[in-house]
Amino acid sequence: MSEKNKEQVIVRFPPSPTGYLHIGGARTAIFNWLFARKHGGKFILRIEDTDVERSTKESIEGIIDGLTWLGIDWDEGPYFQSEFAHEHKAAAERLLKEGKAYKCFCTKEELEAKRKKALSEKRDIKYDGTCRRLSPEEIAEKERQGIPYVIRFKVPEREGKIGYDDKVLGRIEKDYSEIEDFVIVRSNGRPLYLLCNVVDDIRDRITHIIRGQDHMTNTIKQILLYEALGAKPPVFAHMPLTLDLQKRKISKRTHGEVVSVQWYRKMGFIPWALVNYLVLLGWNPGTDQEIFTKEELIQAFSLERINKANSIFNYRKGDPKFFTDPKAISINAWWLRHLPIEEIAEMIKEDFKKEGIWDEAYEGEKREWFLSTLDLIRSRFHTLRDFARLGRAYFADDFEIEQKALKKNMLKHPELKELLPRLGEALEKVEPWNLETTEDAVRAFASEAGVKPGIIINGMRTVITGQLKGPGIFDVMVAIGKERVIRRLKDSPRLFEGTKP
RNA sequence: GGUCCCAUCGUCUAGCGGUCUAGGACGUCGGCCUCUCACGCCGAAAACAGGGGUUCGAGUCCCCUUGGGACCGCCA
Repeated sequence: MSEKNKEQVIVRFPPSPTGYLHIGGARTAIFNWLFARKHGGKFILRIEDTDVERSTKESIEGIIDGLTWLGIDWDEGPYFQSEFAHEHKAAAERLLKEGKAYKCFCTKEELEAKRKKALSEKRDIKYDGTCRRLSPEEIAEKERQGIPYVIRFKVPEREGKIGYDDKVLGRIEKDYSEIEDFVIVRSNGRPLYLLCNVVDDIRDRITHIIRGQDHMTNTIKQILLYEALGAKPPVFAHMPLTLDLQKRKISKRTHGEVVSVQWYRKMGFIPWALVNYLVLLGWNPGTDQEIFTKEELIQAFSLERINKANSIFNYRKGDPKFFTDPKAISINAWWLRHLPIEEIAEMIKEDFKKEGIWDEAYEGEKREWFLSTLDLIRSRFHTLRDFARLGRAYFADDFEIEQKALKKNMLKHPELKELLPRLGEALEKVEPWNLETTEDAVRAFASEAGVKPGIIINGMRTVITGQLKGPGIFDVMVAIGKERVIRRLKDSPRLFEGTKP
């Protein structure tokens, strides 16, 4: 910030721990985090666990784990809203004492009936203020009878409108007369989100609230609370929502794992690639740049460039080719082939162990070979998982032979049953084993045998890697090594077994 | 139903009155490269929701219609 005495930026991410971190929540966290980093401010993680019935420990761990994986770091917290219950209660008491709130003895049943009636009469479903007009005597009487009550905020009786300037949406205003006296404390004495949230934000000195547009209608009420509690409201920025192709809010319940951050980890996403994709949903830098390093993104970010319109998470359930939004995959694939190969190696280590193909030597004497092999095969992969699956033949001998490859490159050319083992023998003489010598040997063999090199090469690829596609065959031969190549070639006739010659 | 928000290619978006015969990206299709596939490169199809204004001039400003979304809980 340019001015010295400008207040420090403090933002927060306040998830309620009732499920796993989903990509919409992660996106909110990312925007807040970027804003804090951009302005040298603070990013606070605050777990809003006041809904005791639905909050779980696993969820809290999942959220923390997800953010950590994404590389979203916070400067304070995690704080737990439940630990500040006394402050929330004190605030409610204070409002009550100052006449800015009142006890409401209406029962849930009465209110429900009124709501239904209002709906059928096509009127606004607003609290009618019955208890606001209670006399002190009536209140005392009801209290004496022990009738349970909630505490409602008393919306000031003022003419005109109250409003605020939303950093994304612009000026938002609402008529005082249209705001209902909302509940701030339950009949069991526990304060509600609207109040807790404001009390916490005041205590944490939050300067900017960046959240989803689904909170927009709460904002006016919260500003009223700030005013009643004698605090200056923060700056608000309401980000567009992320919807599915049917324009419904994305949720784990209807969309499954594809909306959970953890799942992307499981599917082999590079954490930063997911951040990169998510930030582009509803924001752009005003230039054509779409791929950002962390530093570039922090530099480029601004609230002003957040979009007003909701964006769609382009995911088709059951699409065989795209297991999530194609753009997310393409960004992941981009990072997969541009990140330093050492970083990729680090990221796939666990998966290699899980797949039983990890070798400690990959961090020792085979490191150079390991890195160059990863580098060789990365360009056609989309996720980190692909290395241990599609790339298995480079690291182990027990790899699958793709049926398609077998049919197209082997069975169609029965002569390969005899040629490939012979080629294997011929290759034994090749020394040294490099790009030139292997190519010379293979081409010479093909021309001697009177077969097009392509047929030999594609057959080799099938036998050596099990796949239809892959890097140039001579690169493959060098990467896999003389001994293994020859063994696989000699062993190839078995692939013809059970088929007609 | 009420209140509020929103509206450019299939999707993410650029566009802040003339430079828009509307640009980029993903995806799709075609081509080059080539031992295959990918990468890379080249190219194509693909959008201003509709109608009124304002203006010399509107994707850009205003209004209406339509469409979509959010909220309307003693959930957060």
